[in-house]
Amino acid sequence: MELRHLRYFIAVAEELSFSQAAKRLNIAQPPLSQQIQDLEREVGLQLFDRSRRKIMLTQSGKDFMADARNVLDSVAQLERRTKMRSQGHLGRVAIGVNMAIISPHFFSTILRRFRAKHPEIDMSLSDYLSVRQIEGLMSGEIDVGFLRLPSQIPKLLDTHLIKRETMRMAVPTGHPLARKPKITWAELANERFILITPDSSRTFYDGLFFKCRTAGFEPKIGHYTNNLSTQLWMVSAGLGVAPLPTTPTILKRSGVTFVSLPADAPVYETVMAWRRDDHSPVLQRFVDFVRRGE
Amino acid sequence: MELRHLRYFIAVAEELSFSQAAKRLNIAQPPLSQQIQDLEREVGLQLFDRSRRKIMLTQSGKDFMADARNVLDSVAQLERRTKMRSQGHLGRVAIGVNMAIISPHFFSTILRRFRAKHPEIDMSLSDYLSVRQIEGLMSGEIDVGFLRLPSQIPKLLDTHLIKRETMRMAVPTGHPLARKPKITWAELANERFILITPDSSRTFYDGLFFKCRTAGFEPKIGHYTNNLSTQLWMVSAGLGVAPLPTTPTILKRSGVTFVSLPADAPVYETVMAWRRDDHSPVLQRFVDFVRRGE
DNA sequence: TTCTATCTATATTTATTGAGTATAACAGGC
DNA sequence: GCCTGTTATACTCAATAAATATAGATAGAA
Repeated sequence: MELRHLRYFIAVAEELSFSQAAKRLNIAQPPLSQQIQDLEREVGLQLFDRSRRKIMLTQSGKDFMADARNVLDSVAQLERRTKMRSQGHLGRVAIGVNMAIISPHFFSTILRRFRAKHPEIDMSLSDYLSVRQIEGLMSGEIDVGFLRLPSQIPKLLDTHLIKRETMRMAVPTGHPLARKPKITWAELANERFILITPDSSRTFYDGLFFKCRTAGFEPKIGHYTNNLSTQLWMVSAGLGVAPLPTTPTILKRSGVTFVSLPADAPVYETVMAWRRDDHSPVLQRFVDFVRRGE
Repeated sequence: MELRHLRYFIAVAEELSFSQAAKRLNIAQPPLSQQIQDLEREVGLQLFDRSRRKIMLTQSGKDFMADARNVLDSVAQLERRTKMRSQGHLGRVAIGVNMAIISPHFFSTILRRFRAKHPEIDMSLSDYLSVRQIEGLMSGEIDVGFLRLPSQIPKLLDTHLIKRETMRMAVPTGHPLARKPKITWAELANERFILITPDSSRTFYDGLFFKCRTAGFEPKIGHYTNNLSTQLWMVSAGLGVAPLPTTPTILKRSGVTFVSLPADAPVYETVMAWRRDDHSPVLQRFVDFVRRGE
């Protein structure tokens, strides 16, 4: 049994005429009679009473029609929902976000506005580190991620720039370097670095270390910590200097001064990333939405 | 879109392999790939992620699968119910019955037992006069009727004999005829007949009138009434004689005596009747059930 | 009744398309 | 690198849905 049989049957049952139904279906009458006969043979029921001029549904036919309508209704629903999905109006998008990097205000605004525009799209949210997000994107665990770009990004990912930052150095306010508006790499040779634990943002420091070595010295690690607040506290206590991206500058701390690095300081890009080969219409909607800055 | 597309899709989605699914479907792999591609093109969604060795469902694919399953479930239900209908285990039978003729005990026993054996079959019941039932059978209003056979029955009907009765005459107990065990037609020449209103059972008297005229007299109508009880009461009151089929004899009445008519008295057959060309499996079940006297 | 108009069924042909065969392209394991 | 297992592509074949022509049947009109 195929949907064709049911569609044809319903047409005949509604028109109560093979020839009229054939017109409605844009086919000739003989194949329609054939298909209905095939259907009757297959289900083992006489669906129409053709004994008189005007054909009629048998009781079996009436009963069958109710069930057949039920099938066609579920097909109609499938088609409706499928169409919405293909246009990205219905579906689900799994979003990864590194909350340490993305401004909560910026992000919650996106979510709120997108939800308002596409109430039929479910959004799931996961707070992941940037590298973890890239794994998640590749494995399909998330559809789109907000993350800081590591040195090398898989070619399979497409990105949209959210924010571009250069590295600055947080130094204790009383420190000699704090007085200079701009410092050179060589001036950092004797400083101890206070860093965020390497497993969480290893790539962030790669560029810095490279510059230090190019300037002729091996960077000295003072301490590791696992969050920004502690890091700045340690700087203010004079335990060392901390390399930071531009943005956290807003977190003014007494006892901490931010100084600029040379022009060739590493640049860090916060991006929205997604799999280039993921053509999910819902994802496209979401990506376009963020890109256009709605 | 046809059911084939959905069946193929579900197979691939469950096996997560085109080649395995093709085996399960007993077709070759290339046409399966083709059909899935056709489906993806038609719905405008990429349903599978074929980028790696092991194919995966996309999110759209997972969502689509839920709706597709829904369709196939409703098809399965259609097929299940259709099969039951074709075997006469599910459906509906509209029964007509002339309660003035059929013994309530006999009839209710049939209904009760049939319901017990086929709980999925709905029975609708209508109390109709015999001629009305024949109209109902021809128009499809009822599927089967329990009725008294009129002189001529449409050739389109098939029947099963329930009861065979000859005509008797109810006479007042004090009447001269009441003393005879058997009377002749001529002896009725001066009697007045008390009859049931003609529109309800005209045919019942046709045979009697014919015999009277053959015996050389025109039957005299005394009164009309519309039910058996009144008819018998009028006989006991001496207002006339009443022709009745054998069965109501059980209704013993004081003042009424039943006397036999000549051997050529009209015979009346109470039958179950149905349209010969009605092949409804449910009707067949019902007819067979009654025929076998279950 | 017989004729006619209209409808469905049957017979046969045509066209579509689903399925099969052969093979290429590709990914992953060795 | 090669080998294996998998999917996609190209092409052919076969099944079948649809079209055409026509016969059969039925109800209404003459």
